[in-house]
Amino acid sequence: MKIVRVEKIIERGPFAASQEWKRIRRQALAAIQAAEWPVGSGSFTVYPQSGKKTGEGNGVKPIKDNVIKMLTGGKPKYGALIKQRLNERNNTAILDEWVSEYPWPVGEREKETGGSRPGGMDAAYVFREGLVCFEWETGNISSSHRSLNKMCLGLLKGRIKGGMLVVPSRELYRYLTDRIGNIAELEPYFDLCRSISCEDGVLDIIVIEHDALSTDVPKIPKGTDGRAKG
Amino acid sequence: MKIVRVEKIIERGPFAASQEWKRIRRQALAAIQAAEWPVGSGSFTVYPQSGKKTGEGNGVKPIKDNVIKMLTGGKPKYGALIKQRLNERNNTAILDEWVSEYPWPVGEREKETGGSRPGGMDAAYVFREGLVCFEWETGNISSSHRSLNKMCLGLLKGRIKGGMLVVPSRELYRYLTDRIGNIAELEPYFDLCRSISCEDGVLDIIVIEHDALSTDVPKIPKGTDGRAKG
DNA sequence: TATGGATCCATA
DNA sequence: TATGGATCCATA
Repeated sequence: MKIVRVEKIIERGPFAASQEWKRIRRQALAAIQAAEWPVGSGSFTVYPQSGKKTGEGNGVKPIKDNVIKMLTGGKPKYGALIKQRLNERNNTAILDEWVSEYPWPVGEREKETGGSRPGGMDAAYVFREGLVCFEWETGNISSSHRSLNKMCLGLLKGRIKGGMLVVPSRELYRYLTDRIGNIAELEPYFDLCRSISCEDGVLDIIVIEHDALSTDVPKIPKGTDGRAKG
Repeated sequence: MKIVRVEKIIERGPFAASQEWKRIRRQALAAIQAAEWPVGSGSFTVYPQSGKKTGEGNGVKPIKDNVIKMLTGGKPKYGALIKQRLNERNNTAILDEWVSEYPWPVGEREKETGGSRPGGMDAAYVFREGLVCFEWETGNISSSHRSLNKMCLGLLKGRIKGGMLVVPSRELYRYLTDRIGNIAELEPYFDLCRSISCEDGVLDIIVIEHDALSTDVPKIPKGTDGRAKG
């Protein structure tokens, strides 16, 4: 898969200048670039049919799953990983590594019940100084706003050191489910993100695109969510 | 309809202290409080069925339409209004009044085609010093994030003087379409809004709730009623 | 085509 | 129940 643009919305302070961040970003970009369709083909080829009508075009879910797997080395999700390490050798520290479904340290309400915190970052890099959050945005464009807000809030409150949001280019968007997050519609809000008070942190928007178009590949399957009849 | 809370997220500078703003807010709150279900009943009564499953509970669209009509006095939408006044007496000024579907002065991309700017504020109060934007949020909670971002961007860029966002309480949310915008899920982000750089402007979140529950009233129709996909 | 929805899904 | 998502809709 092609990365057509990396928009560095926020790049401030020591962390932005650190080798650690450069390495984390390099790892993330590499995992994205390794994404394939069809899986195993060595390239990302999309069936060129508009995704705006029922059952037509390409779904979005399968694209993401393999990238997260690539990034985390196929490890269990955060919750399961914690348990596994406790069992194995009484060493629960998750450090200097990527993990999926890391619980968000901001943006959730306090539960009266003290309940769990469902949902998490698609992936996070955990290191001594903090967290870098990685979100592969495959929801509605409005969902990308929430994602961006979460990262900005995390930076504002100092709960994360960095955020990376992956969104389709407007070209790729054409072939995916209608109203998926895309760079064109997010761009006007970059100034809003830039205006937040944060002296040490980074925020990248990473724009992805297919390598090629071909009617010889299968369409990426859609699910039965939303208004789909299934 | 009950207003259970008015959260004054941003209240800064001369405009926040002005009589004009107080009057504008009073008008908006009055229009909201006048909302009825069933229409004409003098109260807002909801059929107490969870809206989380297909075809069950209450839709959200009809609630909003009457409030906007109340606020704008049933005038045509912005585009049609401009044309009407041109025809009538060559006086196109829209001033010191509420109008629906006012085009957003931020957040849209420049169209290469110079094309139109579809979509608009649900309503806007237009006055000499600027605009107050009124959004009655009935979309997905993620859509509320976009709405909030739009208002914050408008305030940041000085394109609007005020924003008002209407959202259901968590109590009312239970009976509406699944995942509708609601106060509980927006609240953690208030700090983010507060942090924007704006020296003269206001931002209110208005929380609404039904007056009563009763199985004697019809459910508020969902959008797929009478459609092929319903 | 472009934009703001409106609705239901999957999973913890 | 709670949350992030995925899918199609209505209208300009």
